[in-house]
Amino acid sequence: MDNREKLLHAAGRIYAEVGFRGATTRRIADEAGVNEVTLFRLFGSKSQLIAEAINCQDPMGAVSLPRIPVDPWRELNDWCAGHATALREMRATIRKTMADLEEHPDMGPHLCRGQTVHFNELVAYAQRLVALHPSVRDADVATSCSMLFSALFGDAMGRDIMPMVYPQPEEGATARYVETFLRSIGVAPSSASGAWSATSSLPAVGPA
Amino acid sequence: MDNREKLLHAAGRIYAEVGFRGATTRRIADEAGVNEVTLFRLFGSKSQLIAEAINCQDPMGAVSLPRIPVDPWRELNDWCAGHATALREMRATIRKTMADLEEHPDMGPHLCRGQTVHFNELVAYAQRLVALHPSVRDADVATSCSMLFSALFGDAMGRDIMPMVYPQPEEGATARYVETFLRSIGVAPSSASGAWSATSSLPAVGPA
DNA sequence: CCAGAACGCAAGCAAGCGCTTGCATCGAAC
DNA sequence: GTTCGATGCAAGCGCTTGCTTGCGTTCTGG
Repeated sequence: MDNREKLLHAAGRIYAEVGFRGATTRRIADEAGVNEVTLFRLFGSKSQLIAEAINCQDPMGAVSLPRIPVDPWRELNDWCAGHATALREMRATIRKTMADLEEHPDMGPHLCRGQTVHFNELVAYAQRLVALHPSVRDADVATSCSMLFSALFGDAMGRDIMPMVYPQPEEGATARYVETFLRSIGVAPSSASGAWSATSSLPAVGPA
Repeated sequence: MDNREKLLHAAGRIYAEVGFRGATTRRIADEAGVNEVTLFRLFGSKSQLIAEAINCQDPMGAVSLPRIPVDPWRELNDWCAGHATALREMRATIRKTMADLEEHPDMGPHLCRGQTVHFNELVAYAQRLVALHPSVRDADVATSCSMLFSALFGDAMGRDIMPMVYPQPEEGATARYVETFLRSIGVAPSSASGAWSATSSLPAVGPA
């Protein structure tokens, strides 16, 4: 790993910890095991280093939804679990980026674009799902997807500071989000209209 | 307004703008029209000033839910609209506080506690609502409330930076969240089980 | 063998930081 | 009328900030 990469990794870690103002060039250089002068020789300024460090981060894991829904509950659950894990792992970076966004607008778009792409994948899947479900008529698919997305986001961002607001225990939260989501678009396994290979109404939530 | 109040207000404004590290004592004193020395004489340190400035902010408006649901759609809509407005007005402060939380843990709890209280009010209302609705059996009320809450939070925090993820237009978003929420707990106006004085399925969303 | 790029090191610069000191001013209380 | 608490003002303390300069070392390609 050359000095560029070392500095980018260190900058990403320290930025996630203390934000833009807290991430001093001396500290980044120390953590990277590189001389501070080299930092400026390679990146020109602190702003460019950090912008590059943020923008090179892969915002999401490799989870994806199939084109044709087969087992919606399982597929959505896997997708949401992957998304939630990715959000939790990037929690610190996301928090700092949202706070620094007004002062450094060139730092956030990469993260947001990744989120939007991911969201569109969910909407497309859900639309195919309700299309396959003739009895569903008046669902607001886009809003349901938005709420599911916000639930995962809020959970990842807020559970550590106000746990009472989110479903307990943490391990079962994703499943409950998906269940509630399916119910809101009228495709719940427990709904009156016949469902897929739906499992029981609250699967494997663990001890409350 | 005495110097204490002037400093508290200035500190709150500047903190919302640039966070803890960016809010320098010189800038706060200037914006308050007070000498910097007076700041230290009154508050002792920058940390105490800002902690007091954050903790004295009223986190929520005066909206509240009635004990007995009468017109759930209207009551929830009013409550959510008020909550959303309050969140949007405090958006900058909330973002900065979430980012600074790990370094200054004594600064966030006040905001979080206000949110939790508000959330509990929603849960209690929703539980009375489904209790009044005998045909509803297998709703996950807590999770539905959590998702509604997260939807309002995510909308207030994220719409300005990734608008595609949230329902359009902004003015109609709250109504759609409430509709979807009611549908997820099985009390939708368009549900098969008879509803209250429910209005049409998508009331007054405005031009799409 | 040697030019040149990449890098480390020591030092420093101007600016800003939180915070303190010393002193003059001023209005109210006794 | 005098004391006293609250405030402003000028100056400065020690430290950190982003960033630069100058120079010596190491390695590599021709």
